[in-house]
Amino acid sequence: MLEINKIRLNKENVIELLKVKNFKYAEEKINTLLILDEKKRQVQKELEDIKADLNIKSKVIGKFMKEGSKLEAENAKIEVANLKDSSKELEVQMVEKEKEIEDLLLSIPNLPHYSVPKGKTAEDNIIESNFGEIPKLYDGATPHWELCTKYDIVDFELGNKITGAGFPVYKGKGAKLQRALINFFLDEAEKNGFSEVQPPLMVNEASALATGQLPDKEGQMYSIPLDGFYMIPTAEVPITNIFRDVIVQEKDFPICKSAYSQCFRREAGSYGKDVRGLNRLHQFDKVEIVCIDHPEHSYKQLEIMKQHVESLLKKLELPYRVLRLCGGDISFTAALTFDFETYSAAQERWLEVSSVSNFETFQSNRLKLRFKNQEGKTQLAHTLNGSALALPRILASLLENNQTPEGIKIPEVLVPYTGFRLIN
RNA sequence: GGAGAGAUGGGUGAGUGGCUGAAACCAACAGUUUGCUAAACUGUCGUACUCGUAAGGGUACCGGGGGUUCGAAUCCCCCUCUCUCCGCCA
Repeated sequence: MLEINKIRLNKENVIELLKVKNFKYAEEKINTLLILDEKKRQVQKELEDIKADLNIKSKVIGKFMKEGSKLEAENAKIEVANLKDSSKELEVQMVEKEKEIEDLLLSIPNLPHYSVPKGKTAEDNIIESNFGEIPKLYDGATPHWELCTKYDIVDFELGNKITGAGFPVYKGKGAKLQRALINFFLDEAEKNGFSEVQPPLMVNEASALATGQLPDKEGQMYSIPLDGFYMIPTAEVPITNIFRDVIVQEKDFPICKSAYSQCFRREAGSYGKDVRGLNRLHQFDKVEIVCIDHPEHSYKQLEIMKQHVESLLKKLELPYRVLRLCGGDISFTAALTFDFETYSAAQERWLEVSSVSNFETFQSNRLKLRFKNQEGKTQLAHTLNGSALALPRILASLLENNQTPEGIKIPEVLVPYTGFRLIN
């Protein structure tokens, strides 16, 4: 959620930036917002003046009562009753205005960083860098879903039976490979200064609201209505909520956390080749990294997070590319996002395996995540997060790219974790 | 799941209707002094919104929401959470 004060001060600038995000009706919405804000403050002033008056008069009544001046007290009570009526009316107006303002604010996306390119779709994203060779596969090479069956390492049919589509069962070396990847990612994160947490996989409504899953993305989460909980779509939700309503110490910056969790997404509306095999699942594993930092250093931190993700992909020997997302493709909440895609050689397509973003104060405003700055004033901190990494598509790329007639080769860095070099 | 107790500022904790935005102590911060890795003393020390060029005002907040009252941290109702005991259980 954007800060209303900043919109008030930089109206034209805000409108321009919203246009980069292809936000429709930017001008109209901002204008409406500012008019509402102006009115709200008028009402607020009026209301608070009346309340101040009420507070004083109530104290006077108290004095009369003590002195035993019953008549004066009764008269004052009548006077106060009138004031109360008008304050009630204003109070209703006030609540209405605040609600309208909040609803409007919630519908406005984050402002893009100045470096975000203009553009409408994923086609307009900028390829920042390319790393690694695209492997040439042997003649009998097949997509990962066939490899999974061939070597009996991921069983989609069995998952269908137990739960439904998108809930595969990992078996044998497949299950071990999952465990290896998780441990590898966690160890690497720790080496790079991210301290590990193991958060709950369900969150309450307040948490889902604070990170923006609610109200608009409710349909993307699995929910447990009986208890009012939601299955997390990403560990970002519980980790970021560690810092909800918290004032952190400036000296603790940057605060860096990592967490492994399973993620649950309903993925309503997905279809076709996007959901084939491991490409898109309802339940999947991911190691997430989250950072909290000073506004002046957050972009430097974003760079550090990017490097961390790149180092993982390099160590796994996967060909990848880094995309700077354009205004049209960047998420509602992010100011700047880099996507990482690995090449999946049998499908002959790039798969998104990580997304690293700076949210600036967009999340922290809702979270009320602040720090005391050097003047001793509380100020919103910047939040950043990224996947490091999501497993299924990494697995897909590994299986496809490393297949040989003899079997699937395990990258060298993973061998200490798997205990085997070949799936055959 | 059953029975009981509780939730106050960074922490401990006082406060049962007006003098309480909240005592006291601790921690923290700033300063003074003493010549010694520290003590003593003095001062500062919640958050948000809002009015004002500023100085300085105002409003709200004592787990969350609602109610009673001229007036609520304090009384009533609902919810959440914590603790103790019992039951059940990985």
